[in-house]
Amino acid sequence: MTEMLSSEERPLRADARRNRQRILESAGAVFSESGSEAQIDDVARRAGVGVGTVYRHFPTKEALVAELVRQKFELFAARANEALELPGEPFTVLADMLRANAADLERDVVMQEMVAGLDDHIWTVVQPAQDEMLRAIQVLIDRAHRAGTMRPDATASDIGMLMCGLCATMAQTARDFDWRRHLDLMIEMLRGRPGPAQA
Amino acid sequence: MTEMLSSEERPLRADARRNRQRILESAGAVFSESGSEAQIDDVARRAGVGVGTVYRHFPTKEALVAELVRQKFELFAARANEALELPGEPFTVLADMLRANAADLERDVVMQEMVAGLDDHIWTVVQPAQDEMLRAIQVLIDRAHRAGTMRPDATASDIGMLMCGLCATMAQTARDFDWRRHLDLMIEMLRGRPGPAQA
DNA sequence: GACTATAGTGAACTGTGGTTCCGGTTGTCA
DNA sequence: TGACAACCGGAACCACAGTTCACTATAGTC
Repeated sequence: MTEMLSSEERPLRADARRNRQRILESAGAVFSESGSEAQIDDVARRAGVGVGTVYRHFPTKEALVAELVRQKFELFAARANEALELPGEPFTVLADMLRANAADLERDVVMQEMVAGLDDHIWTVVQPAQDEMLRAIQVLIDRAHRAGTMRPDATASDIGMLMCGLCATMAQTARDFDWRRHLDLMIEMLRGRPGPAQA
Repeated sequence: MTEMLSSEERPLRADARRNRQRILESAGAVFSESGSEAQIDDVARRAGVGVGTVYRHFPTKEALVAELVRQKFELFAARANEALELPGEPFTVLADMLRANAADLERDVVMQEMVAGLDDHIWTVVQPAQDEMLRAIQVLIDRAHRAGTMRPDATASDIGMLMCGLCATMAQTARDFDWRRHLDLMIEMLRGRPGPAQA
């Protein structure tokens, strides 16, 4: 009855573990460069394995993408939790984090696509990580509100929509949007009081 | 040499003109409901014509979508030009226009997709109409800036990115974003001075 | 070293949906 | 009304990309 172990318990064979890792790395590179239009064959070729091997580890292309997105959201969640320990003024800490996330997002096309337009199926996989991130962000926002350094009518949901919009803007190759300046403006607008430059 | 007329000069036969109109109407309905994932067959069926007829009028699916998007942008441009004649305070006029556009966008899935992530080819078709819209918006913004009712560091490009983000948010079925509240907040933040509610 | 469960391979398969094309139809004009 | 060009219909075509599977290779184990 030792085979009663659920699928994730059974240790992978050494080569399988190695390949799974390679596939994830290649997929990360390929999808972040070309977005979800990249093909499984590209991922397999780059990883130096056959397509069948990719499918041994991930049942569908969608599942592979979902895993990548989940990992990235976990990174964001970790970053948000670290931010909670940082000493600085809470709104500044939040703003810095937003900028750091944006810098990551800038070179990850598939994340731009997914954050801008996450479909239902991937969403279920990613939700836990995103929830954790939002929880930490909420704490930061509460602190900033209490400190009076952030508009009281801005919520965590607004931050989410902001990032959603930012990703859509980044993904725009056709129009020459300067999302960096836009993000700065957004952050400025979220501040409790406009700066002295207000003519 | 009368056939030297360029393709758009030659008057269409009555039935062709009728069908072209029907196709545009059906496509408008189908694509605004289902987005660009809707199929040509659906458009044809709804229009009561064969697929071949659709392809007689529009060389590719992309061209058909582009024409629909172009028409909508022309509507927006017209709306922006009308706004220039309106009597009220310029920032309020601008804000009202944004809300009106958003209301349109809300029930047009393909427009959400396109504004959020416009690909290069469709862009070339739509650009003139969008440029005209932006020109009018720029005038409104200038007036509002002069009146001091709008943040001086906000530009027409920010309005574009704002709408881009708003569309991305609307297109999100997985997450329960309240884009209406978000738009209100954005408008509030774009105002020259925060309201008296600023605790 | 031999045995076997696990893993890898990639050519072939498949479903989907845009596009074509030709036989039949219809508006237009003399 | 006859002739012809323009137009319509929709079955068939085709390309593409995700997925499968029969066969081979290999890691782990006795």
